[in-house]
Amino acid sequence: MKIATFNINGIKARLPRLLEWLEETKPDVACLQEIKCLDENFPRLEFEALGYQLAIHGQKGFNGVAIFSRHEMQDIERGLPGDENDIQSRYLEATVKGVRICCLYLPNGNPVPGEKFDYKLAWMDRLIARAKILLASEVPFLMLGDFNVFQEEIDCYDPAAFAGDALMQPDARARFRALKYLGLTDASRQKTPGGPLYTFWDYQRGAWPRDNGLRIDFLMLSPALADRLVETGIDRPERGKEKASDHVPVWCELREVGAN
DNA sequence: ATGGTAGTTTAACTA
Repeated sequence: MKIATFNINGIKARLPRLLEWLEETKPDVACLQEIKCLDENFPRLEFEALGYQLAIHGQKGFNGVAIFSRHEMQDIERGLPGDENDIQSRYLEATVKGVRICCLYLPNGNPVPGEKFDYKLAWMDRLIARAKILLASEVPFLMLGDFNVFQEEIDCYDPAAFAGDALMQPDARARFRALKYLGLTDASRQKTPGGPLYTFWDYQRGAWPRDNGLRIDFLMLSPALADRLVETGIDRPERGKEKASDHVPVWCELREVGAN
């Protein structure tokens, strides 16, 4: 089963790019972030015609997440538990073939310090709490999406330049570590131990031609899924195309249950 | 000294 995450930065602007990528790479499950539209405005038909079921958790103008699946989706749940006053659409879960898919768009948190950074840290605490519940349930799961955190120095083209940035703050990195140390496996790093694995290049300052990239999109696998990890990939050429998102797709292939 | 780009809600926000 091939599962991908892709921060598309606007479903309307990315429609041709996304359709093309789905047809070429045929993921079983695709988790999208920053759809930037309401549920009722989502262009469902184009994707349903490719054989996908859609779960949408949208928001006007900002944020918004979605899960596409070629297989039946069950128990769709919108929003990250733990704060009933949180109105931002950043989290969506669904079960596909017995795997709990947790699609997330973690808050950016800039500027530091400030309300937005406080919201980011609180959101990460809620994500850790959710991971603990899922681990206790023993349901195989993965948390995947735009984490807006550098896990290691190697995940940033110039760590010194980001010293004051929310993506690099010790408090945010400590929470990401805490999530990982619950027993989750960083799929891309597991399969590619050395070297940068950038997933994002800013639209500004010639970041793409200079390869000034960041690794902020992750697939974090529960122990049962880590045992089933076959392959991972980053569809880097997507960044060089016309009307590209500033992120590229990141994916993993999981062995089917019972297969060798 | 502070810009540069892109997407959305076409003005101002978010990243």
